Amino acid sequence: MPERSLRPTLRDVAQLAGVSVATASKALNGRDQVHPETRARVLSAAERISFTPNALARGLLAGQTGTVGLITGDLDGRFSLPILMGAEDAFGKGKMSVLLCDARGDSIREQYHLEALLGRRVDGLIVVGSRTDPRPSLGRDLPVPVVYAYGPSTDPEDLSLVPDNVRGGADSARYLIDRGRTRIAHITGEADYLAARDRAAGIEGALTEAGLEIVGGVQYGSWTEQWGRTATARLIEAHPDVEAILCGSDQIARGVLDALRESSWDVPGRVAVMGYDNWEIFAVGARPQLTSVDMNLEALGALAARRLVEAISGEARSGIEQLPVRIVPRETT
Amino acid sequence: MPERSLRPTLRDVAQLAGVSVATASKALNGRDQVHPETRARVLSAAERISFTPNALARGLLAGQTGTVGLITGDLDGRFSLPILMGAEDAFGKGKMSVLLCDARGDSIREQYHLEALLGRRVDGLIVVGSRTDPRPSLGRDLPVPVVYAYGPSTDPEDLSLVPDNVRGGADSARYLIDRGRTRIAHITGEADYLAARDRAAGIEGALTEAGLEIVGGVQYGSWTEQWGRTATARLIEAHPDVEAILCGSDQIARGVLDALRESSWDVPGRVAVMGYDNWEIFAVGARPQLTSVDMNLEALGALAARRLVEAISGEARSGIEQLPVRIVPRETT
DNA sequence: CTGTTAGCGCTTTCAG
DNA sequence: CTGAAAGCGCTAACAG
Repeated sequence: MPERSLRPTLRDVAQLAGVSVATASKALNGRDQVHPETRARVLSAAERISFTPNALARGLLAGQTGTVGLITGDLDGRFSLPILMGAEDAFGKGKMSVLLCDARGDSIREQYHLEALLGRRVDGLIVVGSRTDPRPSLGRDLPVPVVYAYGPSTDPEDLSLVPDNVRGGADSARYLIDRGRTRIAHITGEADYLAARDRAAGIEGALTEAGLEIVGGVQYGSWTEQWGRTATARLIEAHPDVEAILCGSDQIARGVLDALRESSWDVPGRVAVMGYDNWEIFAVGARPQLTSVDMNLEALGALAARRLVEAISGEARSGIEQLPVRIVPRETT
Repeated sequence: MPERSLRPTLRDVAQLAGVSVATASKALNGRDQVHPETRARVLSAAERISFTPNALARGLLAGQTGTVGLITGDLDGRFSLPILMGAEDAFGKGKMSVLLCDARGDSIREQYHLEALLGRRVDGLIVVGSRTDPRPSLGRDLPVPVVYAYGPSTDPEDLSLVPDNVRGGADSARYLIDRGRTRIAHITGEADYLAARDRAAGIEGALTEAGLEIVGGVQYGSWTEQWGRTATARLIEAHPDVEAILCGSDQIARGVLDALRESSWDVPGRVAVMGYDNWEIFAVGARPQLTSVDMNLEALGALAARRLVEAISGEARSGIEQLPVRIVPRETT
């Protein structure tokens, strides 16, 4: 009994069941044209030696590996993770496995990982960006389909999925207007982030539509609590009549709330506050709990997975899909 | 010219270079015994058709796939991610790829993913827990080595890597004592978390050693800002002479700071505060910035990767390795 | 219904 | 130095 390898192979199963490898294969894969009794024998043999089919061998033959590569720019970013989870989840159900790579925002490393993934014959790729600013395409001549999530590709031939931040901004503004606030300010992060500009544009649009304008203008700064505090102190000094503050992120909003409490401004009585990102721990830990805009990133990740599976089976799409965001009301509005 | 498949194979390269597959293989893999000129020809041919060797075929032959599985309990947890990053990074350099699965803390799903990974013939597994409480082993009879990270296995035959929370607690207490604080309180999370109990034990030990005791006793509660606020209000009411508050997490610490500011207690003048986890965004966003204990989770992940590679190459280890944590001083102490 | 045969793409003896 | 041959573990025609 020459134990060629430690792991049992189909041949071992076949031998044990007293059939040929081919029959064993058919039996295990539920092909009809196998005598029930034979199948039972094979199945029990497989069970007995705890046989696990070698997906590699299968993939070699089939030309499909049932794995996809996921290249992310910054794992530690708040955005990659939910997308990753959504994708992992969506794939998981369909028995696809995810090979994960973190390129650390470095295009050399990205290229390197790309090669590794291609070498492992992934059936497709998801590229997750860390910001919504367009990023260079991985290229058109890849042997497998690619879906860009969160950070779109600059190439319109690629398929990209991004949250609709313009509408997110507009919705949040309208949400406040509907609740009777008219003097609305906007404190946000670095202006060189498309996300910041998009949200600001959305807000501006909605306000204009209602015949209003942003109190004090869009205040770009940084995505930090500190900036939220600083900007707020300045804002309430210059515009004591402000009724609502839309923030570019939950972090900023925390700073805003902090500064407001410091100055004993009642939230939401005197001024309403909204965050963005709906980062639970931040939003729920806030006092009062923070109303925020959720970009539905898990859904985005799940959709990316679905789109990729579609693409793998031949349904090509391209362009940028803007995905809806949603407002999560809490106590600050 | 029958294009069997879309992806170029070694045969295509060989054909183009006018050599046999065997020679092409040798040339590409840097085997000696290939004429330099031949090798050059092969290399350029490979380049020309952008040939990527099929890792599956190679793995099938070699019995090693160069992939490892990483099963996590809760991806969204604060702890899995740095570990994942550390591991990914450590593997990345060694050309191993990581297959990621999130079992969502569900053992059925874990089993399912385990089979999928085994089927893909991963060379090893890392299991990342979401808490430091021991968890059931994946089993002893797995065909590949396993390393448990953060959440140790209950089986001492397994190798587990965990942060040394007892020492973390002790170090933080000593850190304060060294700075002249003697009346030290401890507000932490749920008592059913081993992490909470370990840290408390460490603190208690260090204080006892110094002839001190925890002001008001260990205050277990929940891992939330809210609890930090509540507990603090209570604490400073009952023990107005308290000089330092050790917190079970940065989140709790944020609540503590909040409550302290509310009562106009100066930090660190009147009372020092320390967090745990060193969750940057929380710690740095705090006012004043929060001194915290960092569990070095990335290093833990990287070590897990190294240990796994060792185990794959035959160096077996077992038991629980306690990894050092470190204090990150900021403004609250 | 079952077994034989022929590979998937690659590496590795082992003769030339 | 080079190439022919023999598989790694599995599936998919075909014949029996």
